Amino acid sequence: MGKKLNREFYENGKVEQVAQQLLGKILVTNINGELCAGRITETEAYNGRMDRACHAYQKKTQRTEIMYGPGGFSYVYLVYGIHHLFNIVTNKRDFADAVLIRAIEPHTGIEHMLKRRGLKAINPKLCCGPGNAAKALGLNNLHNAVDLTGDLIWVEDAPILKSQHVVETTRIGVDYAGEDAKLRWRFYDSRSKFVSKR
DNA sequence: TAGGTGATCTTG
DNA sequence: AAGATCACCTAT
Repeated sequence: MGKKLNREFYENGKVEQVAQQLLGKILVTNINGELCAGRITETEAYNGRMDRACHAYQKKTQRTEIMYGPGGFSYVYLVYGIHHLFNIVTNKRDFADAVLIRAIEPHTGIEHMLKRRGLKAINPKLCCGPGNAAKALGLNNLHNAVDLTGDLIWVEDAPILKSQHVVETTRIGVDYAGEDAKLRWRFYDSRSKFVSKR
């Protein structure tokens, strides 16, 4: 079992660097005693100060307030009335950045993930795509603003992914952000089958 | 490629 | 108070 990432990990470095460093790390949830874990294979970075695609872009609201707090907290919200998306707040207080977890490679507690997703057998879609990943891990709006240095949701350290295996490309579903949609702030492990879109 | 679904934010 | 919008997914 790897060491739990501490606040320092989340608060230091640019959000696009932290998003990249999170690849290969192990995301763990322990919801209602159901322990689940998987290796992070795909992330996206969002920056509240200069990125129009970020919900917190130049505005603090009730929803985005958590991103203005310290790093290492969860930001979970509902999109399209259906899907909960799990993000990790990064950077220090007043710097509203976050990393969206878009896919994981299931690893522990697969039976719980299958049940939550209504699937019989493991397949690459089990936790690919941010909506599917959050659902498989049992995350919903109850898990917003959770401290990731606690024992409900956390990330365990693992060796950093070699840069030759990291693909950097544009983010999904942010066309409305104009020029910022061109930022290559989506990162994934080129070797993994568990990635939402190539 | 369309449609489901509801919280959030903006406008009036 | 109402309307538009939305960091998605599944099935036709």
